[in-house]
Amino acid sequence: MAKPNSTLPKGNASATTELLNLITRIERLEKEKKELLDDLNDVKLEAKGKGFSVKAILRIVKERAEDAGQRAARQEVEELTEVYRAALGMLDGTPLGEAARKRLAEPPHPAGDDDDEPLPVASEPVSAESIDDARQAGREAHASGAGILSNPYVAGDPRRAAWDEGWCLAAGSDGMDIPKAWRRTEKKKSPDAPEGEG
Amino acid sequence: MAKPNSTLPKGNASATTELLNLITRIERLEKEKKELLDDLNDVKLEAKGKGFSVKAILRIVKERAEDAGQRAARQEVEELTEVYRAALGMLDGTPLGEAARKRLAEPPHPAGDDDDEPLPVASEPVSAESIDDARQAGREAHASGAGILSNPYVAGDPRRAAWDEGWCLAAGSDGMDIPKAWRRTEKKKSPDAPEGEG
Amino acid sequence: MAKPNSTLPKGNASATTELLNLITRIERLEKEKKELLDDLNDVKLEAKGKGFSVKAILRIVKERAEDAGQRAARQEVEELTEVYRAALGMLDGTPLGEAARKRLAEPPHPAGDDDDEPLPVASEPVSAESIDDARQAGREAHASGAGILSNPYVAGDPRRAAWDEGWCLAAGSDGMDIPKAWRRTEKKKSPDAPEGEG
Amino acid sequence: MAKPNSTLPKGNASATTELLNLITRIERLEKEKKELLDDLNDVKLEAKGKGFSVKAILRIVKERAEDAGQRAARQEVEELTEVYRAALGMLDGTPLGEAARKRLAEPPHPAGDDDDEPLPVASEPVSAESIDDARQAGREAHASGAGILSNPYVAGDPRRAAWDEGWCLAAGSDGMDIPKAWRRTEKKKSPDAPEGEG
DNA sequence: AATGCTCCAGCTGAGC
DNA sequence: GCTCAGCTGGAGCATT
Repeated sequence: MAKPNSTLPKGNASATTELLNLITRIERLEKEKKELLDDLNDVKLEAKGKGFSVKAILRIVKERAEDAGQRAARQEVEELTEVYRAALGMLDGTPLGEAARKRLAEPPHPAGDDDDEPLPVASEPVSAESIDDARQAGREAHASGAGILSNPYVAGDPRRAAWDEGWCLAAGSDGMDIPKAWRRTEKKKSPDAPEGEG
Repeated sequence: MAKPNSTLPKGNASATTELLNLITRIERLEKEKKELLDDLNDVKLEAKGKGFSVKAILRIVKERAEDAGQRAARQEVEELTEVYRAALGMLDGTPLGEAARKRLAEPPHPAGDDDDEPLPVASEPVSAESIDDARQAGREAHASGAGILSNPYVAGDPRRAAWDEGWCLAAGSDGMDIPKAWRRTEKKKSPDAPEGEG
Repeated sequence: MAKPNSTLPKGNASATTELLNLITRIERLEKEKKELLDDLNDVKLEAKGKGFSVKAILRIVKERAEDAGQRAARQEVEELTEVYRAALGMLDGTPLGEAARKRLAEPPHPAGDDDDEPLPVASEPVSAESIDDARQAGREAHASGAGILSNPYVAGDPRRAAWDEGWCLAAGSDGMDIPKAWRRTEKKKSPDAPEGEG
Repeated sequence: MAKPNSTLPKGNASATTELLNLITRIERLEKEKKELLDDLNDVKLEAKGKGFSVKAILRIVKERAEDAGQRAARQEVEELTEVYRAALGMLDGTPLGEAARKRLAEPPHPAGDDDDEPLPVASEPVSAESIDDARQAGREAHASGAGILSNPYVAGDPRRAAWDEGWCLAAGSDGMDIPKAWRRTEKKKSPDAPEGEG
C-alpha cells in the first residue's frame, strides 16, 4: 500500500497530476483569451482613432449576431420605449419610428367609426425593384450634392429607408475620409487626429 | 460565544469598538438597502403583471434621470448607430430617425454643386401653438378611431411628433386597461404561436 | 413641456396614469437607494480614513450575514484551495489551516498500517472553561506586553484560537488608536494623515 | 438582403469599407473568443466531473497569475480579515494563520516590560535542507499511513508547512483516484441510490 | 475634476 | 421548480 515517495511516481494520472494538468490547461486558455482581448482592444482603439463611435460599432456587431428571437425582443423593447415616451410627452420633437408606428397600427382601427383619414402612407405594396431604384436614387442624390433631407419618399413608404441607405452608403464611399457627421464628438482631446490612420 | 465588548477596559472608543461600530452601521445600511431593493422589485413585478415592459420602463426612468451631457452622449450613439446601419444596408425598412437625419444634414451641403433638391421638409419654423394644435389633433384623431398611420404631418415637421404624442396619450387614456400594443409579448406563457405574421 | 396628465379624461387609472405612477414610484425608490448608497459610502470612507481595510470589513460583514449553508460552502472552497495549494507546493511557508487539516483528517487513518504517530494534538475534548481561560490568558498576555507569538497552545488545540481572540481583543482595546498591525498599507498617498480622524 | 459592398465605387478604403472592415475583424475576434470560452468551460466541466472544486481551482489559477504587488495586497486583506475576526471573537475555533500572526508580531513587543514569555516558536532560521527534509518526512508519513494531524512541527516553524506539502502531495499521488477529502461536496446529486423518497 | 477601467452585485436565460 | 452559469449595468478606483 505504501507508495514510492519520490514525487510523481507514475506516468499514470494521480490526483496531483490531474490537478496540475487541469490548472495548466486553464492557464493556457486564459493566456490565449487575454491575447484575444488585447487584439480586440486594439481594433477598438483603431476604430476610435479613426473617429468612429466604438459604442455604436459594438451595437451593430451585437445586432448582426442576434437571432430572430433576440432581434424581436430587442425591437419590442425599443418600440415600447418609444410608445411609453410618446404617452408621457417625452418625444421631444422626434416622431415615432416606423416600427413603433406599425406596432400601434397593428389592430388597424379598434373602433372603425370614422373613415375620413388622410392616410398618406403608401399602403400598396412596393415592388423590390422600386426599392432598389430608391436606393440607387439615394446614391445619386448624394453624388449630386443633395442633402439627406431631400429624401422624396414620405414616412411609411419602404422606399424611404432604401433611399436613406443609398444616400448614406454614397456618403461613406465618398472620399477617403470619414464624414464629419459619422464622427463621434471628441470628449477632450484636441480635434486633430490622435494618430495617423493608415 | 465570546462577548467581545463585555470587557472593554475603557468606555472610550477603542479600535475594537470602532470596528464593531462601523460593521454594525454597515449592516444596518445593508439591511435597509435590501428592503429597498425588494420594494423596487415589487414595483417591477407589478409593472410586469400589468403587461408593461419593465425594460422599457427602466429605460424611460434612466432617460428622465440623465443630465444634458449624458443625454447628448446617448443620443449621439443612437444616431451614429443608425447612420452606420444605413451605410451597411441594415436599415431593414426603417428609415433614419429624425435625429440622425438632422445630424447628417448639419453641414447642409458638403458639396454644393447642385441645387435642384425637392426639399419636402417644412423648414420654416413652426409656432408653438401649431404644435399644441397638432398634439390636440392627434388626441382627437384617436378619439375618433383613426389609426396612428393617419398622422398627416410629413417627416421632418415637428408637428408630426406632437401629433404622435397626442394620439398615444389618448390611446393610453382610452380605457381602463392597457392597450394591446403597449403590452410586452409574454415570453413563454403564450398560448398560441407568438410568430405567424408573414 | 408637455403636460401629459393634464388632460386625462378619467380620474380612473388609465394606462398612461398607471405608467406614470409606476415610473414615479421607481424614481422615488431609486432616489432613496442612491441616498442609501451614499450613506454606505460615507461609512466606508470613514473606515478607510481611520486606517481600516474596507475590503476586510466588507468580508467580515458578508461572513456575518451568511447562513449555515453558505458558510459551509465558502469554507469548503477555502479548505480545498488550501489542500490544492499544498499538493502543488504553493503553501509558501504557511501551514494548512485548522479547518483544512480537519478535513484531511476526517477519514482518520485511510490505511492503518502504522500506529507510531506522535499525535501531538490535544485530542481529548477541552472544556469550555478552559477555553475561556485561554481567552483570558491571551488578554492578559497582551496586557503584560507579550507578543502574539507567545500563544502557548499547540496547533490543533481549540484554546489556541481562544487565546488569539483574547490577545487581539486586548490589542484592539488597548489605546485610543488603531494598532499599526491593523492598518491597511496606504496605496499611494504619502504616509501623513490625509484627514484627521476623530 | 442588401449587399452593401457590392456597389462600392472605389476599391480604396472609403469610410463604409473601413467600417465594414472593422466590424468584420471584431466579429472574427468575437467568434474566436466564444470558441475559447467554450473550451474553457469544457475544462471546468471536466474538473467538476472529476470531483474537483472548480472555484478552488480558479482561485489557485488566479493566485498563480498575480504579481508581487497583487499578492501582497490580497494577503494583506486576508490577514486583516483574520485580525478583525479575532478581535470580534469570530475565530470559531480556527486560530490565526501564520501570516496574520507574523503581521501582529512585526512590532515585536510594543511595550517590552515583560520578558517571561514562553516563546515556543522556532525563531532561529531553519535551513533549506531541514525544510526539504520536513517535506520528505511528510511524504513518508503519508506513505506509512499517518494522518495529517501527525505533523510534528509546532506552529510557527516553517517546516510545518513543508511537512504539510509533502503529506498532501503524497496523498494526491497515492492512488488513481481523487481522495475523498479533496472532493467538493455534491450540491444535489447524491451519488448513491436516491432511496427514501415518497 | 473628469474619464476610462475594473470589479462586483444583480438580473436573465438555460438546464436538471 | 430551483439552481447555476453568463451577462449587463453600476460603483469604486486609479489616472491625467
